[in-house]
Amino acid sequence: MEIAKTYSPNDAEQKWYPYWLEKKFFKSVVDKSKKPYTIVIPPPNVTGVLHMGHMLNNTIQDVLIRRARMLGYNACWVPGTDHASIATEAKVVKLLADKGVKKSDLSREDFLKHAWEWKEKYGGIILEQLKKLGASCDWDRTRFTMEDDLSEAVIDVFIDLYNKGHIYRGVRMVNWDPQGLTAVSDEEVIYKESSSKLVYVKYKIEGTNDFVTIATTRPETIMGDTAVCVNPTDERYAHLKGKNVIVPVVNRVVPLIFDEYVDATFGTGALKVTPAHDINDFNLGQKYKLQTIDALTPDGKISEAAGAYVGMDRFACRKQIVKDLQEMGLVEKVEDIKNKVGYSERTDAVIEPKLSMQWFLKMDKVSKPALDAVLNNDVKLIPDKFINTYKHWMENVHDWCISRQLWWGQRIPAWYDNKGNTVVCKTKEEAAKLLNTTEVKQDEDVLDTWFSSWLWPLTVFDPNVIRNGWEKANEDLKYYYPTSDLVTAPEILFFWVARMIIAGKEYTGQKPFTNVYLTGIVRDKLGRKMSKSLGNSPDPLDLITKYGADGVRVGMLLCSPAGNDLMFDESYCEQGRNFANKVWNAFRLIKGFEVGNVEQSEAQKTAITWFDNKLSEQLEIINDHYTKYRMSDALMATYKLVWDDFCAWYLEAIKPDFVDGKAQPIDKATYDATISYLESLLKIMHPWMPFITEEIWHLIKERSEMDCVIVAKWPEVKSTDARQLMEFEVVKEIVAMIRNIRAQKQLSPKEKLKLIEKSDATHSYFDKLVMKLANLNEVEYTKNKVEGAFSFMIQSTEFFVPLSSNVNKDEEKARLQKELEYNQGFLKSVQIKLSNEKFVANAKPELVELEKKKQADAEAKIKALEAQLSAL
RNA sequence: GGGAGCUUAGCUCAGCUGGUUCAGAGCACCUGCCUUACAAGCAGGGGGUCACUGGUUCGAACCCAGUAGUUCCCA
Repeated sequence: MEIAKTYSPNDAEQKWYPYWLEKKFFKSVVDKSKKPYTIVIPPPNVTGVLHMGHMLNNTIQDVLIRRARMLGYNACWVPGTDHASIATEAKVVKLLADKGVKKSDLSREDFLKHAWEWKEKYGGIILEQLKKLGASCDWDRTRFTMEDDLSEAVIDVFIDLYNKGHIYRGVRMVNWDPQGLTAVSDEEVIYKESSSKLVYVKYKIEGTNDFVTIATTRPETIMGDTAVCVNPTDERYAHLKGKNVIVPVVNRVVPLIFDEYVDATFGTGALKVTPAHDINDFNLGQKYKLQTIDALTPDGKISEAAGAYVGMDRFACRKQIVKDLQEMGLVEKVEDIKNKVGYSERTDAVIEPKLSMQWFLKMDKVSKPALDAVLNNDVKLIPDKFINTYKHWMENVHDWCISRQLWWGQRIPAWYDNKGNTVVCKTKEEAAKLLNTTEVKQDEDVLDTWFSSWLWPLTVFDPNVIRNGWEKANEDLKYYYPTSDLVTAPEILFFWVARMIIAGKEYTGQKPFTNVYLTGIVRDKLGRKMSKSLGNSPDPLDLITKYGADGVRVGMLLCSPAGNDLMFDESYCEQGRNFANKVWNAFRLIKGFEVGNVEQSEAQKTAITWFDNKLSEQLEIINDHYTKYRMSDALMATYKLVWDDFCAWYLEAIKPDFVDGKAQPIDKATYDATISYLESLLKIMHPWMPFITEEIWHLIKERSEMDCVIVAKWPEVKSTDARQLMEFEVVKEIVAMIRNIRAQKQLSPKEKLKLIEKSDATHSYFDKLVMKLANLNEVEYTKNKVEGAFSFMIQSTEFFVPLSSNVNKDEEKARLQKELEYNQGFLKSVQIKLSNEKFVANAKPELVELEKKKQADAEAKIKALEAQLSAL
């Protein structure tokens, strides 16, 4: 069979993914004889397409789940999508707008029909894309947060928490998105540095001709001013106690109040107070019982209540009012300043602090168990540096505004009659009964998306658990919950991870997961966040086409330290692709071996013993990296085991020679050992590179249909012989020295050389191995110095390589001198240590012993070097 | 403004309990090779004041304090 010289990944990807699906290898059902290993996917936004962040996140999950499967766990990875209310609603609104349909022209029911249509059409895209990456999710378990039963659970939770007194309705200052026409959470506001104008406006003091000058970046809210506030310690204003000032434009008389809150050093030290449009002003308003005038409409225009500029856009008004004030002579000056302005994450509109009636969840009580869970390590954050951040947030948590002025999402189960009574219950019928009228209206708002996704690890298994209670949870939930690992981004540590822990504790008394692996943000190599608008993000699917899914997976994880951002560059994928090709070619070599009736050579025997140990040693290290979630370390150790140890050393040592241009056959024992090592390595590589490993697994030999590497047993660690491993390091050193001489003397690697070791021994069991690897025709032992040969030292043993060309004495001298100096320096540092009484007294005894041995070795080596030098 | 983290080779990062001359890895780079598995490769090589300044210690990349730069979180 002819095997291509270069590996082409696409065929394997198209062959094996469907095969795995067909054989139901991803599927997990409750099996109490096995331990479960569970991951729930952070459900991607149903409107989304795969980006590099998903790529990273899901590759890590797939690596973990594949390895768990091979370790014999009942591995279950639950996929699904999130309805992402504001993001999806915005997309649907835009789509309709493109068709000339305004949302306001549609009924709620009609709009939702469009939204569902849209979801059915595009909602599965991202999951299909995950398959391209190799994600081994149990697709039969795919869930969507707005499915009927999942939604019902959300409503159940609302009702339950309301009945427990944790949910209330009230007027609060919220982050209002004037474009999305909804409140958004603090977490959905992005603060960006902007250039603004700080306008100094003069407010007349009532009954005088004097003015107080305030500084504001928001002059369009002047019509909503109901006070001016200064710091009581500010002597500039002390004489104005008890006075009123007159708000320009609307000529409203408002009090001058004194409060510590005002920063006397900012602007003029006088602050205009607009309780309806700033959270701090709102607090002042509460404290001093100020009037509240809402000067803006929900869509960001000047309202009737403002009394001027009615209907004008807020930004247009900002310009206009400054112009008008200037004409009135009330503007003292205008300064350019930099300040932070909040933007809506979803619509990018400038957020408007706005007073509105919203639903809130009280966080103080429910969050306590979730804080404890992390602090007492019941839930582990990886890396643990996030514990601090988590603690800080949980201890200063604000009540959670859970209502959103949208249609796409779970509608709040609160009902009102005409008299202002409210009940919370599931159906209209119940409400009618409770309110004792048929005139009931349901709350128009839906719940924050996170109010549904915080139930995700529960409801994907048992949507009825809220209603039935943990005791009556179904078999799935009892078996798979708490889940094992959650892999997500630190950005959503609070609004998702923390809240899942809260919900988990509240409804099951248990944590939702044991480990939270926090990935970093994928940035470009300049350190910029990847984003559509910058256009600096490669399309993951293009990358897969170009480098293969395995190549991209390896590339992503090579540069992804836990919890740190990763500076992604395509060259990593190239490295991944090259690695796959290397593996492919190692396989080609092995596949080309012809087993014949020949003796196993000494070199082969030694190589096998060594690699047996090496494999075990490295596997232990790799396992250890996994347990500590050091993913890129585990990958790098795997990479080096395969490339360096297996390909560069083992295969070179055992591959048969060519005689007269023909490869010699290989003996059965060596061949079998090699195949078995290759199989072990395929298993170890599988989580990282699922496709190529499955491909080669099946090309090695005919296998039964269920014999696949994806379900193969993860190799066992055996005890290792440290001496064997050490001795092979000596072999490597000798070989490297000889190769070095070849490189220096420009000798062909084909030319056979002779090696002489100065030693009392007559042979070593690894002579043959050295001969094979360094291409020698002879290894000789001598008790005497060899004249006119190139020499080198390993530890304190001298080696000689006689060559036809003459040794350059000066070069040789210089080289020896350099080595001598190094060793003298080394000896000196050891001697300093040993002559230090405090060191000998304080250091551990074994350490002192070690230093003594170092001293002896160095002395021996120096002696030998000096002898060599003088011989020259 | 408050808090947390980071700073080690050109780049991305390891360095765990302070103890081999401990300064590492991968990539990139330089030199020589198309040596019948692999040029997506092989062999060899160069490269760092461990941000800076002090301190603790017999001994510091590692512990402490301060400074600078940088990132993130909160306000």
